[in-house]
This record gives sequence, C-alpha cells and structure tokens, in this order.
Amino acid sequence: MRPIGKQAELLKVIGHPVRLRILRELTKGVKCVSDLEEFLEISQPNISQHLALLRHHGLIDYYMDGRLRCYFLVDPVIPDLLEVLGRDYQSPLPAPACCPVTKRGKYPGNRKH
Amino acid sequence: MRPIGKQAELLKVIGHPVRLRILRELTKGVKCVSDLEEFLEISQPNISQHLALLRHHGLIDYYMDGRLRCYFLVDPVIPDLLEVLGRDYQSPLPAPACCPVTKRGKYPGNRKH
DNA sequence: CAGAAATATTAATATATGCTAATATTCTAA
DNA sequence: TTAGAATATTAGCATATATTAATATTTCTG
Repeated sequence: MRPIGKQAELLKVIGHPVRLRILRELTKGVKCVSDLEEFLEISQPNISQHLALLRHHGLIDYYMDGRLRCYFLVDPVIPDLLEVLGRDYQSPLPAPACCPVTKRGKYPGNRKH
Repeated sequence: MRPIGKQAELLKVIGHPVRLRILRELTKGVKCVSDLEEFLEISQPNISQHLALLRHHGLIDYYMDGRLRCYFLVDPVIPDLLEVLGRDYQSPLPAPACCPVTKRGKYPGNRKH
C-alpha cells in the first residue's frame, strides 16, 4: 500500500476538473494535445501544464508521433479511481449502531443529528 | 454520476494526509475528537478545522455524547475510494497497442518513451 | 452556579496552486 | 534551410489552502 503521504499527493493531483477530464479521456485511449484542445475549452499552454503535472507524478506518459505528442495512461490506479468516482450511490452509509465505543464516551447521550 | 466539478472537489477535500488518516480511522467506526487527538500528532484546533471541512462537504457527521462529539462517515464513496487507494498494483497499464488513432496522428513514428 | 473539560471559531500569516501572457523548442515539409 | 505547426517552458500575479495562536462556546460536574 502506498504511504498515506503519496495517497494524498495523488488525490490532490487528480483533484482538478481539467485534469479529471483529461484522465477520463485517456481511459478511452491515446490522445495527442491537439485532440485534447478540441474538447477542453482552455488554452494550449494551460493544457500542457496540466499534462506535465500528471506526467511528473507518473500518471501518464507519451510517445512522439511526428510532431505530435501522444499521451496515454500509465498508473493503473487511475481507471479504478475514476470508476468509483463515477458510481451513483443511492443512500448514505448506515448511521452507527447504538452505543459505539469511543475511548472516552459513555453513550447513549442525546443524538443531535 | 456526480458532475466533474463535484468529483474534483471531493478529491481535493480528501487529498490531505491528515484528512485521509481521519477518514481511514472513521471507516473503522465512530471516533470522538479526543480519540483522534491520540494518534494524529497535530493540535486540537487543527483537527477541528479538518473535521469541519469534511463535514461541510457532507463526508462525515457527528452526534453528541455528553460533551464529546462523535464523528462518523456519511458518504458511501469514501470507503470505496480508500479501498482502491490502498491497493497494490504490480505493473503499469499496458502500453497502447500499435497504431492507436488520434485525430491528427499518423503513427507509427518514433516511440521515445 | 462556578470551574473545568471538550471542542469550535477566528484572524493572521505563510505557502502552494492556477491562470495568463510571452517566449522557447522541436520537428516536418517545402 | 527556412517557415510554420505542435507543443513546452517561464515568469508574474491572483487566489486558495494550511498552520498557528488566541479566544470562544458548550456542557458536565461539584
């Protein structure tokens, strides 16, 4: 299991709408920068910055195709995370059962929520 | 599926080592603030701040037990995300097959990576 | 009711992030 | 061999986030 610090770093890197959209697109297959420009409505330099960030964290990589850079997914955790993120949950987690033990608590007290 | 913006927001909120540790702890059961103080080595006010952030995003909630606040998980996506984050992957995703189609590409070119 | 325990809130400051604009690099084709 | 296409890099500024310190709030207990 990757250490907590790395987990947090990973989440922070992918926790951006543009980067999420890029990653989702890459789960469908290889895309070059100009492909991405088509549906992300942001400047080319900004796209490159996001791609660089993702790459420096080892999430994606690229190969050259003429003068095109073709980006693709590398880290296998990405598709799995995106799948979970895309799920529809119908209801919240069940409330904790009566009298859960906390180190200091002496529940039952008044449940206020 | 929650909109991309919400997905990014969620990731950003949980993308912090302290908050990740809090959430992991809460997957095991209800914890009051003083329980959390025991194993997070940060100040009480800071813990409360992280808890408030998580709560304002609907990820956790609490009930009162005397003067203790007992926090628990609410959003069902959290345990699932934590599970995926904790997985050990043995190898990167397979490199894209020969000649993937990008809108402009005319691969094969030189693969540089 | 006073005091202490448990926790929250606010303000201030430091640091990090994100975007824009300008410029640089690399490769291809004429 | 030069021009243009595709993409990257850098710097600067604005905004957001994190932490600390101080203080406030709430609730129990004597």
